[in-house]
Amino acid sequence: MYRTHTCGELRLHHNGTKVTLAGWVQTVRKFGSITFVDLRDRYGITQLFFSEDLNAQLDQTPLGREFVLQVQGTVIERSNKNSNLPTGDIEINVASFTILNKSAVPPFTIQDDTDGGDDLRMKYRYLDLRRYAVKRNMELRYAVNRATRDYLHHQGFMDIETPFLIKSTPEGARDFVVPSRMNAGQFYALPQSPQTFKQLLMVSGYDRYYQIVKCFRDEDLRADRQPEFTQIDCEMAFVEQEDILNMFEGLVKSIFRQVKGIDYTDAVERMTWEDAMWNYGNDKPDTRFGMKVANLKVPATVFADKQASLHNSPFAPGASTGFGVFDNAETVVAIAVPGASEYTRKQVDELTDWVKRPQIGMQGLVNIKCNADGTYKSSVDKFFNGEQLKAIADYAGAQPGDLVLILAGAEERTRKAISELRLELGERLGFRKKDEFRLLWVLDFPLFEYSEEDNRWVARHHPFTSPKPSQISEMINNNPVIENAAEYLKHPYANIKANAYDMVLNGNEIGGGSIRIYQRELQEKMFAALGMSEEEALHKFGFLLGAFEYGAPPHGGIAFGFDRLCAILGGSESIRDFIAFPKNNSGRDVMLDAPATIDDKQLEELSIRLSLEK
RNA sequence: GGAUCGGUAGUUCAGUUGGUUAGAAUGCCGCCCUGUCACGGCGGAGGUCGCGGGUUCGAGUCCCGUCCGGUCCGCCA
Repeated sequence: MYRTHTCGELRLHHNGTKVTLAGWVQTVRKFGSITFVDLRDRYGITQLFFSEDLNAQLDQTPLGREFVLQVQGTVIERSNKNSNLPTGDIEINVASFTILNKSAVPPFTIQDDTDGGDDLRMKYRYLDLRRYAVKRNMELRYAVNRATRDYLHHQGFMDIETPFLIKSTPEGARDFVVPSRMNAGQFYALPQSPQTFKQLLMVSGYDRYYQIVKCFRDEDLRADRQPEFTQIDCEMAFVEQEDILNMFEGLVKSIFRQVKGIDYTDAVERMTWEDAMWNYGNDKPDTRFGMKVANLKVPATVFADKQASLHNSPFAPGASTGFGVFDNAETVVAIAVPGASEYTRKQVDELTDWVKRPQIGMQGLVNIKCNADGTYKSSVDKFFNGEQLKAIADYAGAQPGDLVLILAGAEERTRKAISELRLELGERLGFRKKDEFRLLWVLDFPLFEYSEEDNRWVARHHPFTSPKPSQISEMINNNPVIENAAEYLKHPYANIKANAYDMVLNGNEIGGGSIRIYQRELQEKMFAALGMSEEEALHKFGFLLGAFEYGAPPHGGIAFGFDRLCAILGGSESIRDFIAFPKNNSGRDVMLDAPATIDDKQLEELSIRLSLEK
């Protein structure tokens, strides 16, 4: 027997017990003829005491960091206890020991505050995973997995595996493809999600399906995006949007309770997409803090339902302010930063530079300082008197002591910029607390977006999403073809809202789904709107259209980004910390050094000739 | 496809205006140490300054290119 106990479980009440432990040498502390060793395994650290008697043997077979060591000995009470360790009241008085395996000197220290950089840790990920800091993340991931399965199982969901080797469809992200040896010149694609399979399962009558499943997208990466990632993929039949929202806020609340011990009793806030964009400039707003966007000026072509509210703006639509930057801009938006009126020139200049960075792309930043004494000081004093500044500040909801920041420019870019600025200041002011969790449903997304690049409609969510029931006839009765880009905002399709919903947690999209189309006629209309000919639609999705002929039930579902959810619950920005063997920014596995070339024989078997120059 | 930051000892980093033999901490090796737990003390080894080219009397430092890594924009139905 290699061990009788783990390195995490022995306590004072084991005093006197003869034990055998096995683990890795964390540190060796030698004091002349006695030696202390911290022995580590997955469960904890136990101190070993090597008395004078073992001195000669230790000199002959010295212990190094990360040696795999087995010891026999007796649990004894420590004379100097260590309150930092759960096992700190005891130590093992070692009687004999065996080195099960030696170790090279590790390239970085196996400690929570390791000295190793990211790159090195990824190269030696098997060592990095020994660190408790990483192990805790793996444990959290497993806890989320278990909580998910518990909840869905109790709700009658069935885990059904779907294939990984499927067919490429150009709609959506780029596919990873796999050549077929037996079918020369043909390729499988790896699924971007099991979308069509779960819909077919609904047709088959498995009315509550789920899967915690790998998905693959061949797109550029980010700290929160990996080429292979895991989704909690769910689908239900005989449901409306309301049923889905209730079922899956239940899931997330259940995960909160089971994993974090948080009772999220509040109703999950719901917000339309239009409200989210109007008030936060963002379709996944962080609702942990306010600083809502004030819309001073907005073009007449967008936010149809909001235009009336612009009459309250100090900038009446069409009127001139005398300040060219505002008059010439499509959109002028502002936020009031609480307590920031004391910002120095340097701090304001720094914020100006921040919005001028290419990633934000603004020309400048206008500010109004709302002094505590009720006066106003602005970077555009030349163009506005005190009364006008007060009107703007009031419209932005500013209090004395606040700083109003104003951006002006093209609608889309400016709205995105004010959103980024809001998040950045929220971060700097400490409003985005890692241990505070705010859930939000964003509803009523547009069904279509116009793609100038392809001069056609594209599905904002995916082509299986149904429109709001009241708008189905509007969709079926209109010709989707658009002649030129300028017309698209006026086309009836621009106003069709999807029966779709995103779940947002602290400003991160953690899940998204929709009620699906289940009638063939509507699905065909959707494909046509996306520029697919009938033949093309049949070739790509004939199996789905066929299935809809045989009694497809009304259905809908949702998919959660499992890695991202774990990262947020773990208080991290990066999902890599929550994946055992992640890929780097370039999609490489630096440990395996993958991807890699394959040899000519393999290429020949696959009937593939490379066009690369060597 | 683009922006930006970084690459110097095993590791994490410093290195001023271009100027003597490129430093610190930690790790590693050796000696000492009977209660440490970030043990301590003394000593030692350890460098193609990512790579290539250029400017210069002289380059870790300046310029050009390139490779690698981080973050972001585009992209991600």
